Amino acid sequence: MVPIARRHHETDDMNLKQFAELAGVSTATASRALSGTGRVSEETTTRIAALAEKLGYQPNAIARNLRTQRTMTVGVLVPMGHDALQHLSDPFFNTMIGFLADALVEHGYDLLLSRVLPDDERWLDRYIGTGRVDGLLVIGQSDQYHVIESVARRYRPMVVWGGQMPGQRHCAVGSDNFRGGVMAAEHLIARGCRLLAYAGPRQGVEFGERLAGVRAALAAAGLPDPIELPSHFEPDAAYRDLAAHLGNLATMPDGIVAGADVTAASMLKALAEMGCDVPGTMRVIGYDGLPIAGHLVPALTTIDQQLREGARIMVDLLMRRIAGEEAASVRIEPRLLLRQST
Amino acid sequence: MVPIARRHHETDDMNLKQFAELAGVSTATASRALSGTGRVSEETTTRIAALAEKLGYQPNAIARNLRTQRTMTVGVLVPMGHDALQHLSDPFFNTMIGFLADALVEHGYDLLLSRVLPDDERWLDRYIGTGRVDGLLVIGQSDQYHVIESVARRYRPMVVWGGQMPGQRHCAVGSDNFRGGVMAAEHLIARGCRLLAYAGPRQGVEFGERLAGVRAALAAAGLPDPIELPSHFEPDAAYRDLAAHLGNLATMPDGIVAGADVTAASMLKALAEMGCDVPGTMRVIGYDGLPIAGHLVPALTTIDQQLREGARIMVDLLMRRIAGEEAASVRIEPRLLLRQST
DNA sequence: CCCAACTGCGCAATCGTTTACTCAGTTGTC
DNA sequence: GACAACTGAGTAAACGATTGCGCAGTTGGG
Repeated sequence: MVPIARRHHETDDMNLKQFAELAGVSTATASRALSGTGRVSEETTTRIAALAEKLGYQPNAIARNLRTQRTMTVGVLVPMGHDALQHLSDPFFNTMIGFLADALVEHGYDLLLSRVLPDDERWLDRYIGTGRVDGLLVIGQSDQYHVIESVARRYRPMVVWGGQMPGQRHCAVGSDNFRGGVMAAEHLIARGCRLLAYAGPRQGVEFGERLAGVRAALAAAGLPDPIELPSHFEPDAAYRDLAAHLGNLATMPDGIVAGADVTAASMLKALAEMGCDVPGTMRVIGYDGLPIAGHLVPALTTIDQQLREGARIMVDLLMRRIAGEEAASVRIEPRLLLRQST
Repeated sequence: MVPIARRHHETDDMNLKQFAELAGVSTATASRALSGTGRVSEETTTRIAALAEKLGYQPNAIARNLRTQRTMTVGVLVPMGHDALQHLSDPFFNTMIGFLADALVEHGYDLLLSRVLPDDERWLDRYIGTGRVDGLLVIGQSDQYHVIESVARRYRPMVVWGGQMPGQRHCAVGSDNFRGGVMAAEHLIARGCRLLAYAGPRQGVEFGERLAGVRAALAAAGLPDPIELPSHFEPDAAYRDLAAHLGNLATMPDGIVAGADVTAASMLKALAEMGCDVPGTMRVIGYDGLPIAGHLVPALTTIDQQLREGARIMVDLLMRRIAGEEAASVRIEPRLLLRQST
């Protein structure tokens, strides 16, 4: 039979059979010696290991994956409407992905960033169906809550960054957004603010809860509802939104809760260009606790979601679920990260 | 034979054989119908496609990969000393990875972020040897130049973000760092600066070339060499470095070239806390052109490396190399991105 | 001395696809 | 009417590993 089209490039095209032959043992023994599993004599093991090192032989991962039915790879998805991957440049996702990568690596797993277009109801099924990953980490429920929920019924090894609704089936890790909203508002009130604004995107459960928290804290303090300054997610658009809002306001607030640190950054920029002093005339608090927030001018006070810790928890839960154990959702306590903008 | 350990979780555990049986055809025909390759009648093709949709059957990607010897996956590596993945939270890498993901997705490739510890000379060989990826994108040559160079001799499908040295074997895409340094310095000089400082990390070829460019431009203008303010890469450490430097300076410069936008951000913060007005008393220019730089206060003037474009080029070159064609290095022309900090 | 237990290793099945080759039936051409 | 060309579909051999089971040789206990 004529050889079929082969890999185009190879550093060393040796397979286990050839290697075993060179080593003078069977493929079974070679495999066991290299993986350190099964009964192989000490001597044979070291001899084979040395030969592998010398020849630069490494077992093919794909074949191993097929046989063992494990890929040691975890998929990371960011389901955000049509242009999902565009948003990978968003600092929040970036940061999250970085932290997840750190945590996954510690468990020996790789991280696969894939194309997913939430165009129909079955995008998640299609992604899982190909069997390329051992588990799934989803960053944000976005508007795909019901899809995630329905998949979670049959597919266990999945952990989602996001909120927990009553009766929710899928495993989620996320900060208590309502509580965070309360904390942000309370902080501004304690600083003497009497009229707050909430700036941020409208879509997404998280943002709704944060706003609700702000509202609740204001009500509890006997203060008026917040002015709402809706904005896009994408920084440039958000900046334009916010600058326009600020120009149109009848009465200026004396404190602003931003739905996210990136929104707060856009807000700081718009305020600076209006000549509005922060925190003198206006106090601004963000939400997320991204590392970069500490490097804005003025350094941003923010509600810290403890993303690094959150990523670690997500991965831990996922490992448990991959192992077949149960693992319940975890709610992270938000913390006030006090800096100069308030 | 007792079934061996199987995948723990499966949404639908059907294989081609079972599916074909249900469809009343051979596995060959089913496979061909689903992949749209080979001679299958129009009628059979649509019938099988419909059945697959109905049953939610999808061919196993791992098996396909093994058979076709292609994974449709590209590895992305960031070789940076021991704590490689720690640096994934760095805005530069984040941004780059986001852009690369965008570009790869357009070609139908996935992106694999993996553990690589450049602990010995063979880390790259080991990574390639397992055959999990069709190609490799390396972000930054760092101190692994010779390793990359030696691997490039045998392994073709690899493209590196970084500089081009004379006689270099591996394919690199990167901006002309010397030229960028010249541009940055010339801009500050045109703005009236007479004593410049260069702030940035010491390691890395890129930074050395940028500094050399600054030096050359100053020399050409008959101005003194730049004051050097070395700093760490990591933002918090960089901030401390720079604040300390500024406190110790005998004579203050009137313009600063930062080796990277993140360094410029730290610098802006340190200057703001000294009460130094930018751009009034001190002009600051960054390097990279990260989206976030436009959202600093004041918005950062910077040398734009055109990372989005660069990522697209890297992926294009890689696709060509995967296809077995030749593809030479590309040098990107840096551009001045004029904003408020100068 | 016998039988069981253990050790070290090899045989061959298996994971789930793709695809070269084969083959029967149909059509077209001289 | 013979023969070539084409169509549509099936058979079975890969791809490169892991691993259940079997087997020969050794050890040990009763």
